[in-house]
Amino acid sequence: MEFKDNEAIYLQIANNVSENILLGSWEEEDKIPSVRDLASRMQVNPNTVIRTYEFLENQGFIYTKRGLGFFVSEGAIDKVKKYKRDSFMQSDLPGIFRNMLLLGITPVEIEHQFEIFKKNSQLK
Amino acid sequence: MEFKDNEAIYLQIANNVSENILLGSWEEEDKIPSVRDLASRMQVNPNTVIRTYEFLENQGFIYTKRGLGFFVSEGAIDKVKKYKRDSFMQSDLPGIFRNMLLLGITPVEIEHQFEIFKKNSQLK
Amino acid sequence: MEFKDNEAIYLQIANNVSENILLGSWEEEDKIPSVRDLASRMQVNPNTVIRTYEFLENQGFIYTKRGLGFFVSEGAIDKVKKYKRDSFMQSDLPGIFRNMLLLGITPVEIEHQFEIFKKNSQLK
Amino acid sequence: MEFKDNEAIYLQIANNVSENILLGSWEEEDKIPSVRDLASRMQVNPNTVIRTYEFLENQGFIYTKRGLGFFVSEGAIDKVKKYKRDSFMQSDLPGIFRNMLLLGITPVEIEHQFEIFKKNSQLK
DNA sequence: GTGGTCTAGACCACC
DNA sequence: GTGGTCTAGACCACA
Repeated sequence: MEFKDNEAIYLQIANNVSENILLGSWEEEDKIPSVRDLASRMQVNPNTVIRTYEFLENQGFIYTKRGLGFFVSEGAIDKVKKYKRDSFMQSDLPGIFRNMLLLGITPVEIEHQFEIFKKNSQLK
Repeated sequence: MEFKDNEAIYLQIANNVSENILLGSWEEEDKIPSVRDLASRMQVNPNTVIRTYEFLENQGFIYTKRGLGFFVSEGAIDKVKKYKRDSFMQSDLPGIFRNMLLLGITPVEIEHQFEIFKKNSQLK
Repeated sequence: MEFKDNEAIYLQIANNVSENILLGSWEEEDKIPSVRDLASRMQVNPNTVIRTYEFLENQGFIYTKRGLGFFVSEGAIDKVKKYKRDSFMQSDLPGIFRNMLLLGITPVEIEHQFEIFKKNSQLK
Repeated sequence: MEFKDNEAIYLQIANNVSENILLGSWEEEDKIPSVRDLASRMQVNPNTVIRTYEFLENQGFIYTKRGLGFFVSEGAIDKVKKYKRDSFMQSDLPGIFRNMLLLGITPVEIEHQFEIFKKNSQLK
């Protein structure tokens, strides 16, 4: 996996994990990859993955069983969805709208771009 | 002024300055506030404003006359507009669209929120 | 059985066994449940129960007859009582008292809570 | 400072910091020692103090101003008191009471020991 | 100067 | 095998 350098790696991994939960790739109550496993797959230091998992544990998305590993929490999908939705609505949207007003970009234009984006992402 | 936690303060101030230029509050070839003046108004360390001005100078939005202060560049409005538009289209939009797909948020919903936002910002 | 997160599971099981001895549910010189039996009842890994039994054997509360299983030691009740009393007086009390001072909790309040606790535990 | 080895060092330091807040030694909105400062005083690695401060930040007891350091939160005393009180009442007391019942220790005895403890701690 | 992140490597308790 | 903690040391952004 490649990482952007304007966001902490452990947060980018956290996003990745969150999406796996959100999309149902990793189901509730299932074990997720061990720290060492994910670290070697992501080519990062295990400590970085530990940071990711601690962060997600604080959010209540995953939990740990000692000696066994980390597991997806019950109700994690809803928690992740709520968390992402809240931060999108409260943090992202206002800045976007402000830019749209300043730059004279209309919702119609946004919708047009969105349709293009959707087609491209379906191809993948 | 209040600052968000997830973006560098000097960049938030840079945004503020850019908007003043974009909206014509600070006109081209006009002198902008001195570092110390702006720093005390914003309640930040003067070094932080220096960083802001250096950043804006690198972008070509402002320039410095030694001993006199900083001034809005000729053609700054267009430069600011182009810069903002580019970063909006290339950096912001993809993330937004990705979130919309993941969370099932429709362009209609976005447009609805945008109308609300517009009304609120007109009041100010 | 449910386990707390802040104490090793094998120690929580050891406590449980100790209480059975203390209360006379498991009498001296009697055979106690096999590792596998207890493990399946407690829903833990057999290795964990082995650790528990090793710990209790080191304390002299139980002993093993090869091929037959584990048995409650002679004089185990007194040993358990002494062990628990010592660790209570030396390890638990000082921390409790420190918290009481810091938080302004009085012995009267403790006694009050204790009465409530006694009533609830009689019901079981 | 000397550390017990049955509790993580970063949590022992967190307790220490919490008590400083609780006792008013470090007042609300005041700056607390920098990571490096406290680390060298405590003779631990700076990373360990960072863990402490992150933990306390998650609890809402302290917050960070970028480039300036960590500060005691508004209302921190009440938060600390509530946190300590809750964990005392819910985690510590039940175990204590259970032991008292099992060992036949009476509240009167506890109170007696508490008086002794109070005298000793006043001398310090 | 401040905190934030990351790596490398070690040791431990636990299951 | 699992996670949890700690050390050592590095580099960076920020004020």
